[in-house]
Amino acid sequence: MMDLYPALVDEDRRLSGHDRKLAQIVLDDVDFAIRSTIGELAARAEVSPPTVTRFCRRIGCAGFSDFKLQLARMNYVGLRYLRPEVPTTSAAEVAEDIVAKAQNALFQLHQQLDPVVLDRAAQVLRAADFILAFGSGGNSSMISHELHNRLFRLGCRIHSSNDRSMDLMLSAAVTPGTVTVVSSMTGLDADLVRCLDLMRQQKVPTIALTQSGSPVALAADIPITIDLPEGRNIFRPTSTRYAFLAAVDILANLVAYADRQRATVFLRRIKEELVRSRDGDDRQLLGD
Amino acid sequence: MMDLYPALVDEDRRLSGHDRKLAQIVLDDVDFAIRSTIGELAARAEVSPPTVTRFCRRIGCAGFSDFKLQLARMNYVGLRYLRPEVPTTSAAEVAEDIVAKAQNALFQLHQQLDPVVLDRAAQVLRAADFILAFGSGGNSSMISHELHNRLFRLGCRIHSSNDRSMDLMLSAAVTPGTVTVVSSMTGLDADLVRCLDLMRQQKVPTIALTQSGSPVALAADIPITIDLPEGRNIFRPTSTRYAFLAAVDILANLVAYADRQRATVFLRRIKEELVRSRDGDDRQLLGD
DNA sequence: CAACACAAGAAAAATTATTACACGCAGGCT
DNA sequence: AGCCTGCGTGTAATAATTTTTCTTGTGTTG
Repeated sequence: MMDLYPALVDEDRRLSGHDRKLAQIVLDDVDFAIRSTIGELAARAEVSPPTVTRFCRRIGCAGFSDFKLQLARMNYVGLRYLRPEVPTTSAAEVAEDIVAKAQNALFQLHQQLDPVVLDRAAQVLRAADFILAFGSGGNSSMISHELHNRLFRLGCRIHSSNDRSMDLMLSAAVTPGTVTVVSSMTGLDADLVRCLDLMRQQKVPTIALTQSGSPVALAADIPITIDLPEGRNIFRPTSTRYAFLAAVDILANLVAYADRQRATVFLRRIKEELVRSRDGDDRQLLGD
Repeated sequence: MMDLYPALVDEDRRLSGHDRKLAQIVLDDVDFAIRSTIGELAARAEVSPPTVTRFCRRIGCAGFSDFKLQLARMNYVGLRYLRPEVPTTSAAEVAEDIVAKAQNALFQLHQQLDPVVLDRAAQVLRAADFILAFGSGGNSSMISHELHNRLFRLGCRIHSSNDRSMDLMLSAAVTPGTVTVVSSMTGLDADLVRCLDLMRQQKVPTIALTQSGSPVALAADIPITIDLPEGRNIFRPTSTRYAFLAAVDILANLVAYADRQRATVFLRRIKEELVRSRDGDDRQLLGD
């Protein structure tokens, strides 16, 4: 169930000769590729059918039918995004592109998540007396904010910080009973690694949302790893944020379910306060 | 495209006998249907292969292969969401549910967006001397933060505020050349409406990300409306956030494309600074 | 009760994909 | 240099899958 897209664009030039030609033809006209038989596709690429089968195998499919199936899947999600070189500029194109990439990021997140790890993280969070959430630099700071936003509602005592200097001081001052969650999309934040080391010295459990194998992931007790392909478009800061956000979402839900009663109490209280302070419409969201 | 689903659920009972049985089997296990051959599916339904072919034709496909293709497409986003809601508690279930809902929110956003409005909003933003971004209460505050995070990188002068009292003061003190973006998921925030009214008095253009027809939408010059069904699960603050986030994403991209050169300059500078301050790995994201 | 419409299966046919095998070519090794 | 080896390719044979054709059975209607 691998994603075809990276294999097709073949950034690292692993495909050769006819395979590259085939990939190009498929990318140029996905609908054709989906509808055609192996013979038709082979003819368009001026190769033999077996070459097409082999091509499908090389890019990770079981065969040509499987290839078409996967292509159909991918295509539905909005395959306009298979044209990286052609800069999309119209509003409709940009919208389609971003939505497709976001959905794709969520899809890949879902593939990568390990329920066991998530459960463990949720349990640790649930048991914490106090939670620290670290994340700096736009994207990860959004994540740590969001963790705060979600967990305080469940009755968790939590502080979120986006300030690397503060993070270090907070880490130096942690006390048992604390649990720390850090977020780093690259996993290369050296300060964050230092924080995690300090935590470990104090036996404070740490959860990291980050790339697998990265320094941050290695320094954390419970790494929740999310690996997504880098975007090449510098105007677009990757759709990784959607995946991270979903990870927080899932985590917060699991924490809520771990003690449903307690969570309900707090959520009700918050909701009542919101309804009171606004015009009494109780369809209100929990915090706009 | 998506009309396979209605045909399968067969609300108006147009299918009969074996066809209904086949539809049920397919809906029960879409993955099986996608993977299996016509023979296997026929066996599971205890019918003959030709019956399956005829079934596919009746519900609007060209044949069994086409049916599988369409099914694969549908299965990616649409169908999971349409399943009856069961209380989910296991980590895997929660993850699946949240991812599906988020993808669906993005899907619906995509359908609702009006490219013309987006373009107009982007142009107004691009022309602004100064941008104010308002949004309070967890979700919308994330959105206004994100607007800041995305637009300052493009060279926009922008301030984001999550403080209703400050919003009002800022609104009272706006000067021509300013453009304001507000976010409210419910659209019921009275203070925000007041802010928008103040802006209008000063002829400051206003853009609102909110529900259509809501007071906030009505008070804004350029309402970018996003209507998503309310979730009933109080533990889950709707997946609307993903949609709003994507809207910001799209908007920021359009602003960037409106003056690509300028945007590139700023993004490069930011990137260089990031690379310098870290370990020189230039695959770094733009702001973790 | 016959005539008809319809649905279903069996078997044959057609289509489509895969495998087996042989050839050719480039790069490395003796 | 000459030879082996590995890789990619096409042809032809094979296998698989799907569709068509033909036949039978069932239920409805005049």
